[in-house]
Amino acid sequence: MVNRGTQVHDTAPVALQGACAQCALGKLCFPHVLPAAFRNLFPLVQEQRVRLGRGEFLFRAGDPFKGIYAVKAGFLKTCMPLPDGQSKIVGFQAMGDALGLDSLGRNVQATDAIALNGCEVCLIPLDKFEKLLEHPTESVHVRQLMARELSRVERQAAAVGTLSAKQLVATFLLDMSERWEERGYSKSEFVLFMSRKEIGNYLGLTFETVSRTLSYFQDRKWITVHGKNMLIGDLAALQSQTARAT
Amino acid sequence: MVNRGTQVHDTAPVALQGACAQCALGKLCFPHVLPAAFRNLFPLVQEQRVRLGRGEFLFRAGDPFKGIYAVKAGFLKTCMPLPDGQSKIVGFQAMGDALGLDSLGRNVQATDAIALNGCEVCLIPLDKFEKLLEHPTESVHVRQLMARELSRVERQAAAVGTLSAKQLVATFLLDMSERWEERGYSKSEFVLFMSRKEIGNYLGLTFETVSRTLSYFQDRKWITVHGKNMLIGDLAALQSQTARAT
DNA sequence: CCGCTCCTTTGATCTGCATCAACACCACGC
DNA sequence: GCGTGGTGTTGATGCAGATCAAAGGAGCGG
Repeated sequence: MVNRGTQVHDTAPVALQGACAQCALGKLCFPHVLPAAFRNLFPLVQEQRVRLGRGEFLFRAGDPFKGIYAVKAGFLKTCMPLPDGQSKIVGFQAMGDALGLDSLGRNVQATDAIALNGCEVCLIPLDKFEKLLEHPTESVHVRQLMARELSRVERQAAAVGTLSAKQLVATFLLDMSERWEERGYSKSEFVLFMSRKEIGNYLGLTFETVSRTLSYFQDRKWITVHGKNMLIGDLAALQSQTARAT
Repeated sequence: MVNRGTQVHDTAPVALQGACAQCALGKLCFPHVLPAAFRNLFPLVQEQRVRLGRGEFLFRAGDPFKGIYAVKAGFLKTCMPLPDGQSKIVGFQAMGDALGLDSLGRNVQATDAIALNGCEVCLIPLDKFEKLLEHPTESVHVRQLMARELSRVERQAAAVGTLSAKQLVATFLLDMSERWEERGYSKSEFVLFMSRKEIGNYLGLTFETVSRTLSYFQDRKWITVHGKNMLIGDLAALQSQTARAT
């Protein structure tokens, strides 16, 4: 939407009141989660702020469902525990993303949510959220949100089951690129906020394969990686890797 | 194979009116989709009935979103088209399941929906569905439904990315078993309403591997398969295959 | 009934990725 | 500074499952 990181620190719109009005995120908060109307109705939700350090749990699968969380700063991952004690990452959340939608209307969390680095999260308690949902517009908005997340996960499931390692990694990079762009940053230069191991877990690959594939892309000058710093040099080439080779 | 097939043909509860009252499914209709209250409010939704033959499309990805569908009889699959023209099955729907939840609030369908055999589906048009959602109870119910579907797909995505062929097929069989049981049929003797190819596509395996794995299970007397007829002889053994071997 | 096509099974071979292994790098505390 | 543990890269090897191949069965239209 915007290519200027500065916008993130613009002052909030006048309509905002209470804690939200002070929030540096301003109207960028919950871009996909809540329309402006919400923040007028419940200006104080952000009083329930949570700070997490790297590796800390926001909640665990099986925990009582307390409400919907909005990521204010930092990054998290949501993990689905598997029968054998392993656990698989089903999504990464960044600023403006919501957590807990998959547990709405149930009383326990379906996944773990773990901070990838220092991060800050706002809780919208269940009772306030439900009040919000009495307003038809907001209710529709939340359903849209869930539907979008549902088809995102469907797409992810489809990809993991069928694509090759190169296709998966290329798709992943393009996805990250898009998400940074949505938040007003460069789509060709950004930091991967997760480790190779986590990327591998998410894509159903080992970290060695992820590393090798990144090297492969780098060898062809399509990207430049230094640790977690990513520079995409040839977006089109990556896109071409997305489709199955003939 | 039918535990209590008769239940399916029980008369509908007195509360039901209109077209729904005549419906053979009775209270089994939409067990997971709509509470009884709904059928009192909109007794006529079933007038929008659709009949499909094997292989026919109920809708296609990109079609305008017309409403939520309920499966009255028969089986369908929902497929996610992939960039390379292939398409991947993301779910199977049987009697009482809903279709279209992943497109709620958006104006186009996210997936294809295709009949696996002759089947009958009821359309709940969008405007009626939205009226329904004005009632808080129903609104909550629909969110629950979406949340459940969301975590089902998350679990599926997690499984496909990590489990071995044996684990995947075992999990799949247990899943089918459970779904038949939910509908009042035997959990140990049922019909696989999809082909090996479709199972493979769903699980991210080739049909040869699916076939081999079924033979493998049959060799150890855990199951007996004749074509699509499935008899589970040792549920516990299958369950043990679900976990990663040590 | 035949002929056709699609589905299924089973065998043989191939290959992409996992696995095992060694080492470099960086960040951390001491 | 030096160790130590987590993280990343790269190489060598092995295996699960894909691919190729062949043949029997089931369903269906004519």
